[in-house]
Amino acid sequence: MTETADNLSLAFEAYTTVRQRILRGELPMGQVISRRKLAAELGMSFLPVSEALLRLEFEGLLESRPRAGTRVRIPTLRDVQGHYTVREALEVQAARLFTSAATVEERNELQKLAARVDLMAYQPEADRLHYLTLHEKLHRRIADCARCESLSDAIEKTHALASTWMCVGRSGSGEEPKRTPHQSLLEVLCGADSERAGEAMRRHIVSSQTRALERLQPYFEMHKVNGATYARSAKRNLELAG
Amino acid sequence: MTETADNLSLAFEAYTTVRQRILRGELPMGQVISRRKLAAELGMSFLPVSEALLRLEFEGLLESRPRAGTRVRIPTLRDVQGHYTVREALEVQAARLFTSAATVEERNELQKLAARVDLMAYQPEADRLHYLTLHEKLHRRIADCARCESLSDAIEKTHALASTWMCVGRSGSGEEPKRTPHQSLLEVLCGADSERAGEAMRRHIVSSQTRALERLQPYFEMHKVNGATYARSAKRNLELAG
DNA sequence: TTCGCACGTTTGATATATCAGAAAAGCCCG
DNA sequence: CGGGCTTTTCTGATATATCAAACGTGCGAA
Repeated sequence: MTETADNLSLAFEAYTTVRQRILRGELPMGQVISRRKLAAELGMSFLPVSEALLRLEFEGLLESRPRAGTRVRIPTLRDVQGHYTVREALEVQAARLFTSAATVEERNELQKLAARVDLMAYQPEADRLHYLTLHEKLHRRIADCARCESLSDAIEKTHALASTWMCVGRSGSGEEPKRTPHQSLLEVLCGADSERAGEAMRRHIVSSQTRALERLQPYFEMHKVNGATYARSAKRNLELAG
Repeated sequence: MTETADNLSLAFEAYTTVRQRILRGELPMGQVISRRKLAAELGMSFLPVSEALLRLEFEGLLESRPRAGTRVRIPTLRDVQGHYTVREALEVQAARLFTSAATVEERNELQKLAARVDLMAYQPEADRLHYLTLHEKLHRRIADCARCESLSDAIEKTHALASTWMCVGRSGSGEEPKRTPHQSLLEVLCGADSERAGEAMRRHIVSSQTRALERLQPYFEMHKVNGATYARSAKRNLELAG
């Protein structure tokens, strides 16, 4: 992980690094990020680091207050609801376009991918990150097949934001109402009816939202506690770690 | 327009100023912006200016190349198509939510507003900016009534981007297939059927896209000519002004 | 103990300076 | 008059320094 090459710019390097750490769950929600320490670690001034963090803040992965600090965003209930509303809008559109734009090869590819995702949902939690990655890839490929780069980009940003939240532990209650949700979703998407495809995707996103809200509920309390102040010491951030 | 107060931060002041100039059409597409001159004009260092331009670039209003320059974005054909695809997704969602979330007062208010917008479409082109403002307000209010701040924000950013493009002259061919498009749109939205509302909005956006593509066609050529290099002198930028 | 307040530390915001790359202008040669 | 080259100017990228505000700590009073 030393500097292999001056990729494009220092700011971009810092952006990529921090983004990856957040998506991998190395930086949990609420984690405070010090621009100066990060700059020292990456061997650069804190100016490119600031630009990188600013960009991540635009994308919704970080939040900061003028002279208080910068931390990985802790979503509120309304944040999550809003996120899923936007995501529903975008992915329903992608599903509609998919029915008319996807090639035969792509339809076959994605049906296989959906089967893999559904299968992995029942595996032990060993490689949770792997599951999330594959699940995200499925949705991204659906968007790609819609042949609209802007839409793909918007969906990718949306997913990146959600990835932050998904790294929190899933409650092990372990009952799944639908056995193969993604497979049946793709089945409808590969049909010719864009209306039905959109509705199927809508239901898929809504059920995903329901699960996310359950899982994130403890963090909404955390926002009330830690929301106002940016704790620099590690004490407060351990309140929910146990 | 002198500095009335240190609103929030210098960067925010610069952001607001430049954004307003773009939306008002004072900075046409392809116009190169000098950070240092702008900083001098606003009485600040170019660091907050850079932050502001970065944000505007992120929102899609500007484009820049590392050491070449920054200019008001010149969209490609695919940019505009993609923009309208995303916009369709978001506004259809807003329309669906509107049917179940809007209050009676809001429905009445927006129907009146729609009537005003449709009426103004036939006025002489005297106050074109005013029409655009009012039209945008109508769509924003529809999103607001969906009771989802994230969705409203996303739609607002989308509209800001489109505003840049709308400042180019409308071809005076002057035939309107629908006489009162917004009024009939609101009529459906105020009904109880979210499906029909979504579809009505979808058609509305699609027809809007068609008109935008026609109007922007000459600028797609401009992108081929001016796309590679950032002309600092004013010569090249006048190619399409006549 | 608990609350409140002062003080040192850390933070983001901003200013200034420097650097390498891109564009423009001048220049030479045909 | 025109095409290639150098030089100059301008641009964004980055480094360093400074400042006011927010945080954390500890002391002291109730």
